[in-house]
Amino acid sequence: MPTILDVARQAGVGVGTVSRVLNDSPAVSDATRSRVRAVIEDLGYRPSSLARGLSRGTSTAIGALVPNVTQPSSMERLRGVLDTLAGTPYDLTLFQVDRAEDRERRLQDVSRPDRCAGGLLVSLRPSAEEIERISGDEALLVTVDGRIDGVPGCYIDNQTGGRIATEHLLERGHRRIAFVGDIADDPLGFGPGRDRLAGYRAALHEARLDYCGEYVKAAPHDRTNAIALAHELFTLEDPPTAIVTTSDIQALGVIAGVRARGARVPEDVSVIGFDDLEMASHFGLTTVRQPLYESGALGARMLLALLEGLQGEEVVEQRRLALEIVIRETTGPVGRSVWRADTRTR
Amino acid sequence: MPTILDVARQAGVGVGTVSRVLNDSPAVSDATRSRVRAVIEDLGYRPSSLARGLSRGTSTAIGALVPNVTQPSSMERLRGVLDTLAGTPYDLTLFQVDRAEDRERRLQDVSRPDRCAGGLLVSLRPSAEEIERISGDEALLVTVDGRIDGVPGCYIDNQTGGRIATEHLLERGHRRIAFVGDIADDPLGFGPGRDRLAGYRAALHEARLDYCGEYVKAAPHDRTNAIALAHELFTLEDPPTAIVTTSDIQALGVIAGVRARGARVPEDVSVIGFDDLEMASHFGLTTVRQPLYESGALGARMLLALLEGLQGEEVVEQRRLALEIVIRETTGPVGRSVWRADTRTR
DNA sequence: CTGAAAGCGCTAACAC
DNA sequence: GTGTTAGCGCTTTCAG
Repeated sequence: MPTILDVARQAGVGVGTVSRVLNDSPAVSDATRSRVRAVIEDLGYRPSSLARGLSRGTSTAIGALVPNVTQPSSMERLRGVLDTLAGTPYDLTLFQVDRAEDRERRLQDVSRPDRCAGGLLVSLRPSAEEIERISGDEALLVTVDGRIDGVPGCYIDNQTGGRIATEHLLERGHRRIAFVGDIADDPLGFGPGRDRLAGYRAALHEARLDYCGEYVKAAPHDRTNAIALAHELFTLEDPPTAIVTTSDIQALGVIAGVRARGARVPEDVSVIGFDDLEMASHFGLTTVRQPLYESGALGARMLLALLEGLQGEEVVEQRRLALEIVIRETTGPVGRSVWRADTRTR
Repeated sequence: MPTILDVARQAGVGVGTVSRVLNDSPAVSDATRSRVRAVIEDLGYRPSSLARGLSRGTSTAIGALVPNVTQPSSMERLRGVLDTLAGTPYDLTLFQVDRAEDRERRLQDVSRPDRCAGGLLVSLRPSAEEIERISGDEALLVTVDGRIDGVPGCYIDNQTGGRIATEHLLERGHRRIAFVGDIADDPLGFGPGRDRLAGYRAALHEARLDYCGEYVKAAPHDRTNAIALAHELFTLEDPPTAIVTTSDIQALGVIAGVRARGARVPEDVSVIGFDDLEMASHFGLTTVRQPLYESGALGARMLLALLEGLQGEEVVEQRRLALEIVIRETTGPVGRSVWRADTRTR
C-alpha cells in the first residue's frame, strides 16, 4: 500500500503538500494540486485512517449504542444513520447494549476519541450524571430517541403518544380501555412505556374515567408475551373493549390473542399499536407513527454537524419529532360486545 | 487521557515494559507486572486503539458487508456476530451494500488493514476474481452465508433447500406446485433464489412432473410483491395447490394473497417459507429453517481464528450449515380444491 | 505557496 | 527481565 511519502516523492513535493491537498487546504497552487491529485489517482493512494486518526487525535468511527439490535424499530433507525453517514468519511461501529453491565463500558468506549469520533445513543437514557461521570464533557454524544439534559438529539413525546392512542379510542366510544406495556423498560421505571402510560392515564382522567389497575399489563416486549397478556385481560370480570399497546409487535400479538379467543378485531375489540413499522400497514394496524428512519438520519446529521463544528459549539439542540396517528382497520367504534358474554362462558 | 508514558513513569519502568504487560508477554517479572497493573488500574489507563493499530499495522475493527441491513434475516446474523465479538477486543463496523456500486468500494474498505482487521461478507457472493482483484490476497475475509473459492466461511446448500421444500409438498400429494422467488438476486443470476429454484426443478423432475414456467414467479423480496405474485398465480388456468417460497416474508405475503382471494391455508393451498424467522413460529408457518444466528456466530469465530492465527495459515475451511424442515400449519395434504372453481368465477 | 521536522501513542527489535 | 529507541503514516507548526 502506497503511503503519503510515495505520493510526495512521485509528485516531487513534500509530504506536507500532499497532506494539504488531501485536506483541501487552500494554500496549494492549482498546478501542484492537480499534479498531486494525478499521482494519488495513479497510485491508487488512500490515506491510512489509523495514521490520520492518531495524528488528529480522533478516530473516524461513529459509535452507535443500541439496545435490542434485533428489533425492527432499532434497525429502521440504524438504516437512517447508515444512509446519512454513507457520503461521509465516517464509519458506523455498532455496540450492543443488551445488559445493564454493558452500558457503562460501552459508554466509555464510545466516549474515547481513539475509539469513536462521536456517539449515537439510540433509545437509551442514561442520566445526565452518568454521562458526565463516564464520558466527561469532551465526548460528542447525540441521542436518537431520547432526551438527556445537556445532550443534543431527537426524541418523541411519549406521553403525548400514549394520549393520542387513548383519545382515538375514547373518541370511538370506548370506555373500558386497557394498556399493554413493556416491562423491559429502564429498571428505574423511566422509559417510553412509563410515559405512554402516563399519557393513557391523563386521557382517561380528562374523559372522567377511573383508572383501573387491572387494565394495565406489562411484560417483556415480545409477541408471545403480548398474546398472554391479551388472555389475561379477557379473563377479567369486565374485559376491555379496546387496548392501547406500546408497539406494533405487541399490538399484533394482542390481536392474535384476541382472535384466539374467538373475538373479532375491531368489531369486538379495538387494538392500537405504536411505531408504524412496515408490517403495520400490511396488517392494517391502526397505530401511532413515530419517525424511525428519520430519527436515525437526523441524529446522524446532528452528530455530523457537531463533528464539523470542531469539537462543540453551542449547537446543543434537542428536537422533538412529531407523532401521528395512522388509522387503519384494527380500531373501530365500541360495539355491543355480544362476544363478551360468550367468552365468559368459556 | 493518560498515555503509556504516564503509566511507565508512575510505575518507575520503561514504556516497553508497560507494553509487555499490556500484551501479556511472559517476559515480565510478577512483581513488575502487578505493579504496572496497579498503576494502570489506578490511572484508569486504556491503550489508544489508534496508536496500537498504527504500530501494529492493523485496525481493531471487523467490517461486515451487509446487503439489506434492514432485513430480519441479516439482523439475526449480525446478532450472532455481535455476541461472538463481545468478549474480544474487536469492534463491529457496519457497511451497507445496497447498490452494486457500493460493493466494490466497500470491499476495498474492508480489505484495508487500516480500516478493518478482517471482513465478513454477509449474504454476498462476489466472484473469486473480484475479490482477488480488489482485496489482493492479504485481506482476511470470511463469508457468512456464501461460498466463494478460496474464501473460508459458512454457507447453506440452497439447492437442497429448494428440494426439501418441494419434496415436502410432493409427499403430501401436491402436483401443481408453484415457486415464488426473489428477483433481487445477483444481477448475474447467481444467488440463493436461483439455486433453490434448481432444487425445486430437480424435485419435480424426480417426481416425474413437468416443469411449468407459468408456475415460477419472482419479484423483489417484499411482502407486497409476494401478495401480487399470489394473485398472478391464481389467475392461471390451473392454479397451484401448493407454493414454495424463498423466504418467510414472502410466504406470509403469499398466504395473505391467497386468503384475500377467499382460499384457505392449508386446506386449499399449502405454502412453505424459508429461514424460520421468529415470526414464522408465531404464524404457524411451515418453513425450511436455516441457522441464521449461528451463521453469524460461526463466521465471526472463523474470522477470529484467522486473526489469531496471525495472518493466514491454511485454515481455509468452508462449512456447510444444515437445513431442516419445520413443519407447522401452513402445509397439508392436497385437498379437493373446492375452492378452485369458486375463485375462477371471480 | 511549500519543504522540513516534530510529534500523535504504541509495538517490537535491540541492547544490557 | 527491562530500558531505549526506531518506526508506523499522517497532520501541523515553523521557516523560508
